[in-house]
Amino acid sequence: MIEVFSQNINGTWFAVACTQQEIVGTSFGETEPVALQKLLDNLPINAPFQVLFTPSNLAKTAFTLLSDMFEGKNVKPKINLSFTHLPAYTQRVLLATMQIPAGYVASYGSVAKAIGGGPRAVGNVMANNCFAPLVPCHRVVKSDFTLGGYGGGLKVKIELLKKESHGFCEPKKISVEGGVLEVYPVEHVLSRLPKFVA
DNA sequence: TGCAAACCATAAC
DNA sequence: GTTATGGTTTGCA
Repeated sequence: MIEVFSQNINGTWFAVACTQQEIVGTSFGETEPVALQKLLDNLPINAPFQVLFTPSNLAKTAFTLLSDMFEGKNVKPKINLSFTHLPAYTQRVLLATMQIPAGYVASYGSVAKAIGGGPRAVGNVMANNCFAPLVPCHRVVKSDFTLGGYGGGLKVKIELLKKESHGFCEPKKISVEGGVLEVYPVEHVLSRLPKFVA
């Protein structure tokens, strides 16, 4: 049985779905219904679940991680995420994306080159990311350093990237399963933002 | 710049 | 099986 929890942290609603051992999905949104809806949409079909009000220990851990991520802290999620019900390629994309450090971004194309497949396939995985923002899909942008899209809204993507800015200058190569992932300082993206400032 | 075509894994039929 | 769908990329006018 999958247990579902929701919680408001500093004005943002987060939702977590988990079993006793592992996280099955996470999401966030401006309102509780939005966060829950996005979470449930990505749950395995026909999976039985129940909505509970008192977070389990695992859920508490997840909420802490989620809010830390959301504040731009460089946390490496040491937590059991359940990928096994996902297609193999999807798992590879998610794993590679988790290797992108805070303060850096990678392009859809560079992720694709590192693990195989094509840029659009990577975009597809991002669009259906069931672990936002634990899997930092906001750190994946277009090859020209413009934003691309974001499930949680572009405004949020910008905010997250700004919070993660650490003033790095040099690109970096990160070895991931099957290849090398090139990442770039998030500044490259932020410097092209003026047209988006609200 | 802007547009069209190629790209690639999934999900939906 | 087949088709439709993207959070893309690249080439070319």
